[in-house]
Amino acid sequence: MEHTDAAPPDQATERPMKRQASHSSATRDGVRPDLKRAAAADDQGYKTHGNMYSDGKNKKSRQRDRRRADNASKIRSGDRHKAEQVVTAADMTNPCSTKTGWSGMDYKRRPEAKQLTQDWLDRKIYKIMVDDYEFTLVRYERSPTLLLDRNGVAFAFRSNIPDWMTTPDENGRTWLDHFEEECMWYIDKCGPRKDADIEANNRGDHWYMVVGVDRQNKKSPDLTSFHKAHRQATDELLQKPCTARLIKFVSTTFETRFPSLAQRVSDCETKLREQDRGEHATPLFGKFYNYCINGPRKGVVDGVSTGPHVDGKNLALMMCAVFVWGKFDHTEKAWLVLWEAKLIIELPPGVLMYYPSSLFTHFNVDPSDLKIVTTSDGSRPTPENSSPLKGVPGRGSVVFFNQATMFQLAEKGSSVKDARARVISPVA
DNA sequence: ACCCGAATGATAGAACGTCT
DNA sequence: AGACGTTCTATCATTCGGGT
Repeated sequence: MEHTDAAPPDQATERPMKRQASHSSATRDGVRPDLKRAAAADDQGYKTHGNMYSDGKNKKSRQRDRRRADNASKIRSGDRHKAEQVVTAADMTNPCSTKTGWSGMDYKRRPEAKQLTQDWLDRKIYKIMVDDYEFTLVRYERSPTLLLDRNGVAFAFRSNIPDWMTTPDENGRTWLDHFEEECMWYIDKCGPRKDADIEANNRGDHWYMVVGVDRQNKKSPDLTSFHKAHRQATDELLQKPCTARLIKFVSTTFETRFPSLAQRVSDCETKLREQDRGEHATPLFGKFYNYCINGPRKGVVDGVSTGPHVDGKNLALMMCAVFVWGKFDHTEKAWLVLWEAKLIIELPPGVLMYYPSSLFTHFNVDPSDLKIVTTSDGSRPTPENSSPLKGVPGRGSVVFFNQATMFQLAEKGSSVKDARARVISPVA
């Protein structure tokens, strides 16, 4: 219930810090919240970027921490990386969540689902959105973008592309090139997915996987079966420099832009530890429990382009983060639609997009479809010239997300089922 | 002809959300 | 509170493809 509050995501989850700063040094007034958070994170044993270096406690590491904190506060105040703000049709006071508020409303229950999927398959949807529904196009203009709902509530964020991703090294190759290689290495190492697994993915027919911890229909959190089946490859992937750097970047950006949502993840870990569930309490991907690579399938799907869907199992008032990699014409291909917000968002490789994926029907769409559909000779899109099954060649993505069941367990202390049983039978 | 492991298929079960 | 549908996991039997 408490999560269905008609409040901005950043406030809806705001709750008193469980742990009062117990050390006298931390009780001073005027301590920046970000520093307090860092201290709390340290107390909880997180492997934050900060304490990796501050273990040594030398002067340099302190300077590094301070610079990082200064940078974060400047970003927050708008002195650096100021975000352009876009007001949209979204309404966060009335989000498409389930009644309990934990997760998102299933795609199949959404009124337009059937027609939408059909129009997407027919490649008519772009024209419909632009011409009939007056969707807003959000082009990439090299600055960060903050998306506000109709009430001014921030509900999504698109980063700019940081220089370190695109600066060529001595061989003329960039971080983005190397990251792509790491993803392709992993896809190759794990091998092709079974047809049944591809079939089961309602997002598209590209290669995908989910690693990390979940509790879907399990009593206790555990690694996903894919993670267990490809443990070594996954361990190796997480050691790779570009993947490791992205995980840090995604998490620190999340903490900077959505501090109280990041805090809710930290609280989740703390509570799971208090419940003696320490084994899988720590998110393996910074502030995210799950990580997913979407990529091509050799000879079958050339690149990733997802059809209309909702990630309903994810925590409703939480962000998932999509990172786009690969090489394709991002001005014409694979823009991201947030249906209920009436947005079509350009996502070049290197940007990071945060949004609540359980609340918004989302999918990729090609602005170039406009040309196909409006050809004067009356030619129709055909499977030959426009099969969505082939996807967008050269495009891949990586998704960070948090599933509702982990937070149910942490915040209620048990599964929803057990919690109900306890409330209803106080007699015994 | 025989054996073994991998892939595939069938079935049961758990958890959650929804409806009555 | 109970029935039902959906989604995902676990388990076991069967089939398939090599290899000896």
